Amino acid sequence: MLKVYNTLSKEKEEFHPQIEGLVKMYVCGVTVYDFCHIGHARAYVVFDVIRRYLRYKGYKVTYVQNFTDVDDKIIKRAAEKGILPLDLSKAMIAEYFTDMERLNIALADSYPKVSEHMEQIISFIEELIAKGYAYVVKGDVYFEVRKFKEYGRLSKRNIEDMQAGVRIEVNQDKRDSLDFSLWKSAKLNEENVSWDSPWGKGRPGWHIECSAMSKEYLGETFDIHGGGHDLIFPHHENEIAQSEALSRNPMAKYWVHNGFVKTNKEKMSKSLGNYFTVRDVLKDNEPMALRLLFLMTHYRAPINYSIEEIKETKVAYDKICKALNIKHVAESTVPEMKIAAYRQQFQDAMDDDFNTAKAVALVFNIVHALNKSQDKKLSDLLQEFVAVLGITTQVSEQVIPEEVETLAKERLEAKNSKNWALSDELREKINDCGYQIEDRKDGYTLKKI
RNA sequence: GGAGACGUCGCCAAGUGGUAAGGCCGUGGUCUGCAAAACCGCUAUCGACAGUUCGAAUCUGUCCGUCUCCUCCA
Repeated sequence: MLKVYNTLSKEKEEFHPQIEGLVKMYVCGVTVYDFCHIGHARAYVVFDVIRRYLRYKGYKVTYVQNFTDVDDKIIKRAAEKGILPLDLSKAMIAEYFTDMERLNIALADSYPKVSEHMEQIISFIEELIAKGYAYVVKGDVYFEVRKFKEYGRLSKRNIEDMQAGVRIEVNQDKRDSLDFSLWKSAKLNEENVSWDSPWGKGRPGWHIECSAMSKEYLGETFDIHGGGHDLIFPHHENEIAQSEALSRNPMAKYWVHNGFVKTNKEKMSKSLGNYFTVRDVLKDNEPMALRLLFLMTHYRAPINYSIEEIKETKVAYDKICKALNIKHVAESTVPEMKIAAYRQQFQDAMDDDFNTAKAVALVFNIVHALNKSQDKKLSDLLQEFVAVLGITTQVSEQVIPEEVETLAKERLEAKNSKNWALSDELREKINDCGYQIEDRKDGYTLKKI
């Protein structure tokens, strides 16, 4: 029985999708004004694994992830670069896909963008106004938080507490400082990112896009709504307010939030400037090492990222690959019972709120058993689990430079003629080239250090 | 100030009542011409204190330490 931790109840709940056999999930995507950092990468790896596991369990999964391509920061960054905001976001979306593909994150079923859903967003806002949940002031539209009685249910805070801690500048136009924007009127120099609306030219506030687009693609109620921990408040709280004010139905059954990636024990974020981009990290690290690094920690716990950490994980990753590269000479002797037991353990781990850390531990147990037995069934099983975790094992671009290959061949000759001195000398040279040679019965293997 | 999370081997990290998974590192050995890889071993009583219990890393309380949200943020 799969159990999922629901932020809404703060408990692990048995997972039952609305429609038997079909899981509808919506994951908040990135605001595309810059390259993704590894905090983003973690979020999408997490939800990618959740999706893969649900499929493994036999569910059909509809996965929707948006792109926020209309936003203050995009406008600002584009202005700095002297390009159009939508050109910037378009370029960054392409970069997003480049990064995620390297991490083996499967494509979503759809990637709705704000700029392409103005109609839905505008009519959503109109309905909110009609029902008395929103009001218009000078071309801006605000959601009136106090009208939605359940406000604060997700983030577990009450309106009065929030009032006390308000530090944001008071906006005179709002009826209440907690009210948030549904529609922002166009300011000077924003012609390029403005759309016509009943309230004049402008653009949507941040939260409304997810309410409007999730409804469009998944309906009023869907199963899993995911995102980073930092989205719980205000983003998801506000989404709930908007969506449920209209539909009077739960927006999502399960609210799932992943923990942060930190550096030096601080949250990694664009505003703090303490982040590593996916690109930079993958420049000299194996993508699957990063993926494995994420999966070795439970998705809700924070991860403190460091260079040392990923280097260590690379060693662990290589271990998995090596085990899978074993040539199976022996007949399989592992009983089906044993295989079934492993499979059960794997599912028990994943059923427990997607405990990938536990699942990965099992993977290493199998690696160990496989190294000992060289059993085909174990190899297949390992392959099966690794696929659910989305870890690919064909090592990327293992092109051995010709000179290294030549040195290795010379060394093999020296070795065969028992010229140990020359053999060791050549091994040194190979090391200097950044490769390591491992002897095998039938020759050798070369590995990039 | 309000809300919440965490503190497990040198490092990373599972485990939420029955006696400590896994990875990295280190280390002894087997194998090897020597290495590497692999294999066989070794390495923790769970932040502190008090309590509940036959029994606690796991529950309660206090304290110490770290972090997050309350503002854009995966």
